[in-house]
Amino acid sequence: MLTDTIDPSSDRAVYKQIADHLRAAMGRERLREGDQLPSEAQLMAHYRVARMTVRNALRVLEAEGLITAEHGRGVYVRARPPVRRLASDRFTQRHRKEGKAAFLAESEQLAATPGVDMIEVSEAPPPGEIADRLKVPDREPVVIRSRRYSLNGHPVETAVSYIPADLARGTPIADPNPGPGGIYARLEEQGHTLGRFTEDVTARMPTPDEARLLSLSPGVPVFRLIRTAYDLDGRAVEVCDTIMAADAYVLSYELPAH
Amino acid sequence: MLTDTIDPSSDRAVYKQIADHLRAAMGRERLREGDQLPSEAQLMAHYRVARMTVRNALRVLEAEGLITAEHGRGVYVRARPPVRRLASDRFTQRHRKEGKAAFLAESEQLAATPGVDMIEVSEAPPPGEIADRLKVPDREPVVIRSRRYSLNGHPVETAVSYIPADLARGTPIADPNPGPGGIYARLEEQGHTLGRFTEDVTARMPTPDEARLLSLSPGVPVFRLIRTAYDLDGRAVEVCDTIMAADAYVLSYELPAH
DNA sequence: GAGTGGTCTAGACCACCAC
DNA sequence: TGGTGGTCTAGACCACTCT
Repeated sequence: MLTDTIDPSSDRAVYKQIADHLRAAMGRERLREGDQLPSEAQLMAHYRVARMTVRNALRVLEAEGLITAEHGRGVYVRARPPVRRLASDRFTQRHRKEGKAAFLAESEQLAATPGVDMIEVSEAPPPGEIADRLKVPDREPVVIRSRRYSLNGHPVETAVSYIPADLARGTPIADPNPGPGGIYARLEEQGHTLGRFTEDVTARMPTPDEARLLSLSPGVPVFRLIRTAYDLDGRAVEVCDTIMAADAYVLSYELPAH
Repeated sequence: MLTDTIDPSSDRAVYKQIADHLRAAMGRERLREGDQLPSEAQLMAHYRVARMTVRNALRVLEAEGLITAEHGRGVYVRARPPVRRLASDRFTQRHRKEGKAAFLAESEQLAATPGVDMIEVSEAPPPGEIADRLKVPDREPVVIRSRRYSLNGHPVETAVSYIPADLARGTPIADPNPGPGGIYARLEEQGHTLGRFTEDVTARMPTPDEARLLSLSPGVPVFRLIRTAYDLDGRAVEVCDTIMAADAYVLSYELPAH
């Protein structure tokens, strides 16, 4: 499988040369998705180096998201999960009218079984960057809905919604289950017809908490998507702060040319 | 600065405990952006552990994008670069008519000095995923324009445009410098008025080549943004494949609600 | 029990940086 | 020149997985 050897006199660190060899083997499909790599002991013998050198090479590939190590089993070429495409029309009224929240509606197209858990509703002042978007005063409490979405039992996304208290308090929006169509349907029933959304997208490595909640492998970044929903008067009626496993998503947007 | 000590009998690995301590110190702002961390020798003495244990802890924080090590100088809390916000109206005709390509127009708002280098123009068959979007037959050559953008001398983005040969061959689009307004202006002059754009956004860790071209620190992912430009007849007239340092961008989009 | 990766030690030499 | 991080060695013990 691996015929190359190493030049210890080269300027390039030995562990980087080993990482290069293994990366090239994956690129040329001598090692395919899901394949097991040679064990650390085999790599030590093959390249005639110490264990730390082999482990440093594997660490590089792990940080690049190319491999995952499984304790007691071996090291494997990382398998890409099925990708969810989020289209920019996913919050149009047409979809809302079908009486399903966005996540459930999208999951149907994938023929995947959606799930929601860790639903919590509380009331507290939002973080500053959320308060700015909601245009509520600092330290003013809002209704906070947090939950985690999964597909086929695998967590893929956490979301925290912030809704001004005067819109949510005492309504189904403050219930763990807000009813068919989700909270957007409830807001529209109250006369807050939705006019537009904005989404701010960033990407970074996950915090340890996020990695745990989403069962993320090392080397997989997250999208952070902050969506603001406005009613027809231009009032911000909800801000949703979402963290998504980046290897599970393509975000697809339509842009105007005029 | 660091008063906590370590419980070697805990189930949690010592290096993870050290990483937790340092991460908490950064969160509580005992260590601020740009601050130097204690040296490896100091951390070894403080926690009474071997050097590899300290280095494993630092490796964790580096993979999270929280610190950067500088050979011969020290380890520092990673500084966030100034962020470029890409608004979804950045390709509207109004902006194009000002006679500037999109990147230059945006840079002005930031009061940053834009730069472009590594401009190369060639003709070759595009990769499959590009050919699909351009709706050109497999192995049909197209005009390929690649370049790298920088702000204040720091590279932030690489871009490769693919234009069908019948639209570009023998026009300024196939010149390294396509003239004022960029290639979109040239396409419109040829009668291909732009009707809409789509953008597909993904995020992942960079390849070694990308990390080099963009001078990326460890622990910083990249956005990959594939934009397709359509003319009023719905024909795809350009596909642009862009890699951006994720810590330097916020992508901002407007979504319809109707 | 055999094989795998995870953690940790102790020590060495090197390359880079600032003084 | 002294301090910093970068690389590498050799060895130990542990936890996990599969058979």
